Amino acid sequence: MNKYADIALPVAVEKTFTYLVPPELQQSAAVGARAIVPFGRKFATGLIVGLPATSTIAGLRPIKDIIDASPVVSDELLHLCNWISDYYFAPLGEVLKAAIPHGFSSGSKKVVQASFSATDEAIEILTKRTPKRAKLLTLLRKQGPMLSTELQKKVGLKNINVVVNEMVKAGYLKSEEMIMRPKQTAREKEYVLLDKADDKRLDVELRSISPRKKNARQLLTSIQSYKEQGIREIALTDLLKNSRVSSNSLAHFRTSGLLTVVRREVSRHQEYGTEQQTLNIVLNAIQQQVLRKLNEATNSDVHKTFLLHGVTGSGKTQVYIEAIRYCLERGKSAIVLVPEISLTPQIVRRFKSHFGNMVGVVHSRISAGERYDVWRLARRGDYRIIIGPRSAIFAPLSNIGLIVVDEEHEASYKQFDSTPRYNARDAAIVRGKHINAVVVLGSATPSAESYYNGTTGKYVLLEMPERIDEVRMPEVAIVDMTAERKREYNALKESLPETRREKLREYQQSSISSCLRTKIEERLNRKEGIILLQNRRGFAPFIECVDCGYTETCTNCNVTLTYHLAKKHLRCHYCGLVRAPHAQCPECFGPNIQLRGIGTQRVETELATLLPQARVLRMDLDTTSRKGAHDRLLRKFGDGDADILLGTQMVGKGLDFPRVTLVGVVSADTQMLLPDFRATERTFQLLTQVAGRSGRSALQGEVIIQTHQPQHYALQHVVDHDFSTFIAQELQARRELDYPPFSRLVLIEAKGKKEEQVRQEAERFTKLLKGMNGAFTVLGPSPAVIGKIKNQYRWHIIVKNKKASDPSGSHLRRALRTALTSFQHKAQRTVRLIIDVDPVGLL
DNA sequence: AGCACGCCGACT
DNA sequence: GTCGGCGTGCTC
Repeated sequence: MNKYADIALPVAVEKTFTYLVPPELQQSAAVGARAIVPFGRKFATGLIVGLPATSTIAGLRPIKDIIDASPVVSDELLHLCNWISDYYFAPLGEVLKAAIPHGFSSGSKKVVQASFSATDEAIEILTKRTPKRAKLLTLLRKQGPMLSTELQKKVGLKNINVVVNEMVKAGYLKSEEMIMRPKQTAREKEYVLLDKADDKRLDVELRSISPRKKNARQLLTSIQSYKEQGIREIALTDLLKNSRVSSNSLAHFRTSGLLTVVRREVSRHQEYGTEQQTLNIVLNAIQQQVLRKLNEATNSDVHKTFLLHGVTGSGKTQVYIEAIRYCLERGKSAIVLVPEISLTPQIVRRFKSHFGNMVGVVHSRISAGERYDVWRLARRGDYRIIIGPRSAIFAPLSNIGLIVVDEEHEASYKQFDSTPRYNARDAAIVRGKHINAVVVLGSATPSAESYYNGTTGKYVLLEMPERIDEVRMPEVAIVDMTAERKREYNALKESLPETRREKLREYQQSSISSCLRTKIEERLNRKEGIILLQNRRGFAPFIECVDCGYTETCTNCNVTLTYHLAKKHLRCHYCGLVRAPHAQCPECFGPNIQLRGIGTQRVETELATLLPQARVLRMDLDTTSRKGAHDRLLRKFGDGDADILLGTQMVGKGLDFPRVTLVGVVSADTQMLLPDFRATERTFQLLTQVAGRSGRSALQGEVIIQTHQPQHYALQHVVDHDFSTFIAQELQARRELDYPPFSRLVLIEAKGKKEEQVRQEAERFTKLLKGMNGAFTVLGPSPAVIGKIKNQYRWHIIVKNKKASDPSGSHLRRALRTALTSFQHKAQRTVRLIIDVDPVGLL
């Protein structure tokens, strides 16, 4: 029996804490079980990650309680979390917190109550000097014990704990840490077992029943009819609802033994329904060839990573489904990672129709209870397939045979805004390696990194170059908006009389070219579907004074404010600041303030004037924030209740609407011009993906891309559907500049409220790193492209090292760790350092 | 990350 | 005195 336990706690400290295991808990103490421990002045929940026999640390405190009867994190999952912790510079406790839904949420809260010495006289005395303390005492005496946070709100004190602690010392109050445990109970439901209800008895009962007992009669009749339909059990609530009786009518039959009712745990999981049309799909020759390769690997029980490069509409999903089926037949389970944005009910339905209730689905919109249920059922083995975004890589399945990462190039696999800053795609490969599982990365537009790995033999490259059912690739054409602009401008100039020529100053190009407009009209007449992409929400992304060039910017962030039409206000897309636009320029007091640039709302209004007959659905963050809105919009469009689906990048992901024959890209330039080495790749990917939405049936699809850079190679290769030439050019550029996949990047961000301090600390860390003379390059420090977000100044340091000289990156990580340790000796806490390994953007 | 402690300045 | 606002050290 071990007397000690190492526990990972969800705090920003890179170490575990050792505790004593009291005798009564020694039976249940196990690696992978959660424990409640005293931590500082509070209680916290952590995970037992080791049970050492000895310890040299003095003054150890005992574990308070152990939550789980058996481990909730397997050794294998712990192994993965340890890798993430090490590779991405995240404390193990924080990684585990991301891995276990609400697993560490139970901590403790301070409960305060008045003590006996809080007499009327005492309050009387306090009232004179400190009315707030008197109010606090009166409140507690009247309402009894309460949480200190609650007290803080009611009394209106800023730092309640300081005050409470002083009053405890003075003897007026008593305070105690109370352990809060979240309700993680499974939901139960009652079922009536119909096949246990004897037919003869039912019949007898029904005939002998008094005719006045209408409800009872009604109930028995519906039970009979259910039985005739071959239904063997029914949820009690459903039975009552369908036969329109109350539970009173049922009670009698329950006690008489005619009806058997059992309580059973149910999942809170929502229904998705099924779709039949994909059930009998037969794979074509290419698909079968790919499937065979995957199945061979599954059979061999040796880890292998495949890169499945299949053009849009080549039937990748069906290959995943068949590969999973093979896995299940061999008693294994599978994880399917999908970008959040393409985890549509459409795709879930598809998996559900094939695998029924063996599939558990997680996504960001499900409730805490549902999330817990999915996790619990996966752990219990009821679910054999988990489908979900990023965090689903932590699914507690056992005996995993296959991990699918769909749309592997998607940036959303990388968590960029909070620790652990991990990439689920890369974590998937690592998990696969640990457990000898097959990993499939699938995409129509693989990332440069993965494609490079596919060509060098690190991954096995599988190609599906053709669409299924001989559907042709859409025809893609580019519209040069600069030429279009000239034409429009000249036409306007001609039409205006000499005296009104000054009006030209306010000329703003229409977001829709005459070419695109004609094509849209064609489709409207033919009643075919249209998708329009404009990857910017709001009406106008910036507001400018025509006379002096002043632009409206956010006071908290270094970005321009976007004008939103519905609320007629300006909004910051980084911090959420909302304010009214100026009526005149605050700098030069000129009246000519103009809404510049194109957002989805502007396209929507332009469409309304240009083509009033068209029914337009706008789909962006602003129209899909409500639960179920996303699905509703898509369904409406799919049913043909709208002609045009207009939206941001979310219209480009994984949608499959056979009636769409035209895709229009309003402006291809929004992403391409960003100062980020992946900007070109992103543009190519987004355009190829959205182009693939066009012509997914016998109808020939067409794509119109509007741009000011018609010659750009990213666009040219979207036109000729030539991924390999594009990626060759892109890789060449990356090689010349030593960017991934030829190097590894670590982005270090210094962040804080005081600009000067941030700069100084960034410089101090840079010097430290440079002084190490490691086999890596240190770039910077320099102010981030967006120099301030939410009133926090940002400086960046980029560390680059060639993969050839340090393939695993362990050298670089060791160096960084050393630098970090010596840096933190005299670090100011007012400036935070954020380490982002393999960053997904450098803004 | 919380949380306490200590120091300073504003207020009364 | 009391409060609020920081900066800093510590948590087995």
